[in-house]
Amino acid sequence: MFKKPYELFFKTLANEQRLKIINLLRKCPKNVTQICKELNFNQTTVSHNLKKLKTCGFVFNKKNGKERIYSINKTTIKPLMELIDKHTDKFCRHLCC
Amino acid sequence: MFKKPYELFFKTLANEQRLKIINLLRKCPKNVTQICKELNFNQTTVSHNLKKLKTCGFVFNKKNGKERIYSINKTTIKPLMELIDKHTDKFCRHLCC
DNA sequence: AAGTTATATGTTATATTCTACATATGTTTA
DNA sequence: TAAACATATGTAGAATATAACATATAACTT
Repeated sequence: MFKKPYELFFKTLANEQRLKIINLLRKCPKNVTQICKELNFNQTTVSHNLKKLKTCGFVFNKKNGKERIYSINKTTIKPLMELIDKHTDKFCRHLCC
Repeated sequence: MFKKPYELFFKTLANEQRLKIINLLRKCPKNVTQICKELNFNQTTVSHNLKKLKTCGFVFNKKNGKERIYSINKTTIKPLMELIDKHTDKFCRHLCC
């Protein structure tokens, strides 16, 4: 009935900058400017990437005056990353550098 | 110490043809020719894609005479897909078509 | 209201990935 | 050993994604 958008999800996760944003937000919520500064990324790229992450439900945001606070969707991201970590340990030691 | 290859994993999963191969192999192991025929893909593309999936440990293969039987890594793929399904249901109804 | 700060969006050159062609390698069969 | 079959690999044009520039929008400050 419903086609599941696996490809969109994985494409969205398959980007170094977005992965770094995800990793940063796992610690605590931050606004766009903070994300830019801490990762040394430019603002337009970060906004574009946050939009993609939001479309996929990997991050949420809320308004606070003129700033937007972005937070991670822990329900999905935590077990997802743990699963990948377990997979790497068990099947992909050869890929570690 | 070890950098985890998240980006490589997600890039490898972020491809329609590879997702279809994964989906096919979830049912049962198959050789390259069977995969090509059932999905109507050309052989060189399938071999290239199987190689990428194998590098990431998402599929395994074994020799049987001149053919190679590919099978899915259920340990990772099953919970991964279930996680994505749960995520879609809960956070991404809007993405369903 | 004008200026400033914070974030979002449209667009495009560049970089990356995909797909298929050509061909190589390996295995079985006649 | 030659032919046939099964799969893998090198490569390049086509397709797609990325990142940054220019600019728009929105909210706060004076």
